Amino acid sequence: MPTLFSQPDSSLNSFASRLLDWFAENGRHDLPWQQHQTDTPNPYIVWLSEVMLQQTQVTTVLPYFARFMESFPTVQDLAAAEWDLVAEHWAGLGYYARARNLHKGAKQLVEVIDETGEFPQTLAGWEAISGVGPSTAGAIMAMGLHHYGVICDGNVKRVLTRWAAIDGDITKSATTKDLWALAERLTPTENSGLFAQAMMDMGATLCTRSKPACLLCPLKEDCLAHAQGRETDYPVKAKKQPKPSKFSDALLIESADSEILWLQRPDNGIWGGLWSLPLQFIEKIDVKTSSKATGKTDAKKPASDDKPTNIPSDVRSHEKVYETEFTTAEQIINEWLTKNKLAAQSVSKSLLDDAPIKHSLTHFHWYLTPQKLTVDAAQILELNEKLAAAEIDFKWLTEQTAQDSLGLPRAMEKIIELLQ
DNA sequence: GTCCGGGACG
DNA sequence: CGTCCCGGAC
Repeated sequence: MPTLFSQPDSSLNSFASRLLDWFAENGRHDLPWQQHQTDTPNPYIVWLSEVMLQQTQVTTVLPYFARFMESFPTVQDLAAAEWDLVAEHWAGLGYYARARNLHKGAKQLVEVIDETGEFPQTLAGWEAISGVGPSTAGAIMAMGLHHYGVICDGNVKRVLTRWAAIDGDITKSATTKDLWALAERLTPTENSGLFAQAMMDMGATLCTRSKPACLLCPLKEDCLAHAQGRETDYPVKAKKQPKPSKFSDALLIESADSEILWLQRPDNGIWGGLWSLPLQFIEKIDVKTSSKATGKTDAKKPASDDKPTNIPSDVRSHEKVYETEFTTAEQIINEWLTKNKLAAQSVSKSLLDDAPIKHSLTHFHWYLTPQKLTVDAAQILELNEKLAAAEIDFKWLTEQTAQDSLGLPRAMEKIIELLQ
């Protein structure tokens, strides 16, 4: 029977003990969510930390984790909390769907506990919790319950593609399947939690993306990438598309007593569930068709026609495309501004002409220009009525109060910082 | 400045 | 398979 793996059985069989020996001697054992030194691990701690660590580095997570544990020491506390409080705790960590799923997941977990008296005890039970996928579920099984569990996250994939010289694109499902099979083959039935922690620690501290410390690695003897001096050729990944640029005005609609209008964003889409200034989309420019996609001058130029060609040209109007960039609340505000012939003043123009705030998201760059607009009491009343009628969540708060009490994305923090 | 990594979900 | 965010590496 041919082996599924590029490594011989002897290497596959000794992998775990070499890694565990290294971890015992040189690994990190002082992270606040580590549960391997206790006989009675706390699944809540592991679940919370794993969700936070899903796409964020340890050093970034540390202060957020501490604050969550202080405010929500148990899953019941988290489940009972108001969403806005959870959002405020998560603000700045990014990928806000994680926070919404975490909050939803806490409620689901409390339901399970109320029914069974304990946290889910199976892989399927954990995967049924919002925000918990295969790798997080495996991590919780292994480290949060000390049951058997396998992980195959980014760290593991980097270690394994190097060690076994796996040339497949790791974004493809076939390669993912191979990597999971290899991770399962290597994970020991006893101590799978220690093994999972060791793999993640090794990936994070030794087998790093750019300058792996191969001399210190317990797997260097049979690492196939190391043998060829090709460590940094792995993992193989398809090249990314260049990001298009988008431009928006961020409206500071201000009352006489310096209170500003803030809107809660819809759950789906960018910054879902967090609070933001009203944004007015200006233009978008595809970097592939524009040599310079930076600066205000370019923002005023018409965007290239990158819309699908199967749509009739009369429907492919400029207007149509850019209205889709507004939330409902922003459309209401935009219509109201137009009706009242109110024009915003660029705050940053004199101060910072060609450097409005730049914020990079997953698949586009966003250039934000703060625009100030003062409204009187009657106008505020009218605007409030329109927003309330559409069941929009909004608040009038000073910049300082907003910063202290709302979950704001980093881009909003940048704007406030700029104005101070 | 630009590039890059990263897990889950619809 | 596209969408979601930010910080750290370079």
